[in-house]
Amino acid sequence: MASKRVTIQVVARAARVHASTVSRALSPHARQLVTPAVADRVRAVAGRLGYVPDPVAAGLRTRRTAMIGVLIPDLANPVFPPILRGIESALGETGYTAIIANTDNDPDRARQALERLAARRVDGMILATVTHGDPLVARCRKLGLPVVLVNRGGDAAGASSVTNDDTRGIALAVEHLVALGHQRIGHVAGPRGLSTGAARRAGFVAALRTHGIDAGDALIAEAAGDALVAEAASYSIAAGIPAAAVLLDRHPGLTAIVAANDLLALGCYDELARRGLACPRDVSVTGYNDMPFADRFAPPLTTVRIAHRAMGVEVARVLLAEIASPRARKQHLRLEPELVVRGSTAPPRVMEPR
Amino acid sequence: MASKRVTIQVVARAARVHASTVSRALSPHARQLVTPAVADRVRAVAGRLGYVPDPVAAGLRTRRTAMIGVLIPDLANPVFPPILRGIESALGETGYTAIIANTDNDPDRARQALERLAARRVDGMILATVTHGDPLVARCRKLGLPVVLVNRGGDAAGASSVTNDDTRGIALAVEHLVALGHQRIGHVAGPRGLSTGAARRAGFVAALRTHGIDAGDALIAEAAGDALVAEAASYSIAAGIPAAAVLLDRHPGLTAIVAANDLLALGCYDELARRGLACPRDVSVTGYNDMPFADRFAPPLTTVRIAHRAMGVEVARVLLAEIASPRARKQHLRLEPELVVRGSTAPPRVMEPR
DNA sequence: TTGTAAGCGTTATCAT
DNA sequence: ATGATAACGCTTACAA
Repeated sequence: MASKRVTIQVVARAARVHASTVSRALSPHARQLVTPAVADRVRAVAGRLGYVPDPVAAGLRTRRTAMIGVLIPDLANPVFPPILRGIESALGETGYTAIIANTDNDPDRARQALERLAARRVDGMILATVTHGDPLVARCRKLGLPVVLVNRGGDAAGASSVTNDDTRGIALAVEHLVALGHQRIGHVAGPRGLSTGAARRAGFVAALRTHGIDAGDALIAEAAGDALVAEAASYSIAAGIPAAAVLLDRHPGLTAIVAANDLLALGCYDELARRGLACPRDVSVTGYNDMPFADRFAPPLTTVRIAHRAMGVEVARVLLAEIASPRARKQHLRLEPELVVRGSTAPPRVMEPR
Repeated sequence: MASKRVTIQVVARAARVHASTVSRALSPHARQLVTPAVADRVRAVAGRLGYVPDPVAAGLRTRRTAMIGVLIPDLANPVFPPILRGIESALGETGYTAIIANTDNDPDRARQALERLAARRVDGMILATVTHGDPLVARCRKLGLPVVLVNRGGDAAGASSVTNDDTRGIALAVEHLVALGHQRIGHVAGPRGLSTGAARRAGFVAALRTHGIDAGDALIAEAAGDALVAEAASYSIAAGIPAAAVLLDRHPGLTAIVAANDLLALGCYDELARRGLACPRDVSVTGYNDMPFADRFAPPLTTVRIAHRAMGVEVARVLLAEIASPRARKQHLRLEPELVVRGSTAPPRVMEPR
């Protein structure tokens, strides 16, 4: 009862042509090589029989699988799902399928995942995990695997990338705070090893300078680095807490903190609460990403919104373009971020005489 | 310079054996068919040459791809990432790879994704999307594709499932509220078409009865159904708002709402706020899922925690078992939920004389 | 225990 | 324009 599998051979027999003709008739690429009448007949027969092309067999022959590997550092970080949806949506239209792998921020797992995906012959890779000097990009190149970076830019070397304009985004946050009247502003930076961490940090310093505030390094606390954090160096709430603590210890007069991402901002919330400080009354806090539910936090988080979905769409497009013409010049798309003002920022408290 | 691809043939020549021997030596399954000495030699050579098996070729031959398809209704719902991580973690150990597809709660997209994955010859499917009477399960069976349901149980027909004990979970929430002194408790139910919606609704009624409270249907408002909601029937904040509104309109004396999931609870928050009612002072609210960041909401959400990651691990195990022995009896794992008390529940406000 | 050979379903190259 | 044929890399009866 289990009906025989409908292969190209079966269709060929039913349509009274040779298998190769069926292949041609069904391939958008080679359809022009076949008489329209025959092509139509074949396609009709294929449809009637319910023929479904076998990507595995085709892949073996062509070395192309129509699969794209996607490396995500942490699926639980709400930033990534929208990116993935963008990717899927852009890929879906073209018949490509995304294979998503979580790396849990672990370079070994990332490496391993990459090898697995490469073994499965993905046609290209999208990396959302890249750290500074990451070997993954080099590995992809060595494997001859087209690769595009998203969200984090890496060293911009060798691979195209789709990111947001971190400098601009941080500038938006700083401008907002300055406009509110803040002068003593600190920064909880992301890991130096991540392009976003480095870029936002630099953007922060530059923005302060623009406004005539010279922070020096003193007003920056890293969320990573042995000196400050026992946790793994990462964009996480846990890493944000001690960083905020350092900042507040060093600078009791601080009235605002620009966090390098939303999770770090939540860490700031926690540390402020621990010290009995109210946000935004005592200290304003800004985040970065505008992750889902950021508007639900207490207080709702003022943050910099990234067009996550658009980033996903673009990265997929760039990758597909690169697969189509591997020799093309590398592109570096940079999307404009946008400030979203909510409840975590307010004018600084009037300075009390001590 | 591009080094020749290392195939099984290359290894065979280098090891001075036949390709089939290499295949056997490298296959954990058939290694015993080959002399240990030869096996070791082959493995050594393979390692030295950097041989990487080609799953595409193997898949063509064996009709197994070591890939598992996973259908997720909405990746942006924070409930699913932990499930996925559980799945990946359990699969990873066994060499299987998960292919995740988002369906955006769209049956057509789900159907389409399933066909695509089936065409790619996945060895099995995990469905987190199943609705009541869903054709997907039947389709899998017809395709001869092992399938296991997770999170939502479907009709329990035909497919194994890994879910949480909805009845118990809702009972926990109700018990908690009753213990606080609540008597007039409403329920914002999930879509009837989803097993969780139906089960939690039934659980709610049963729990009330246990405590001697007879709700009748009157105290239940659905988050779906034409009568109440203009939005798509779904577990979403938007769907929760009008449902809460109905409940509050009908029963001004209500002191607590049990929402069928956390997003619906957020919808309740919104509607309460709109009416100038404070949570939990005026109305207590409970959620379901304990999604990430539920502790960050204002107020922090009292909810029923599901072991999401464990569900992922289990569903993967069950599926692998089913792939190994397709004739085995269907299993229905039900994990114990746990109540997490936070700030959205409190004793009911003392009744004011009117 | 190992070698032989066929075949998984497709596509690319060649010949007609 | 279509047909024949080989090959992609691997596994598995079957033979030796």
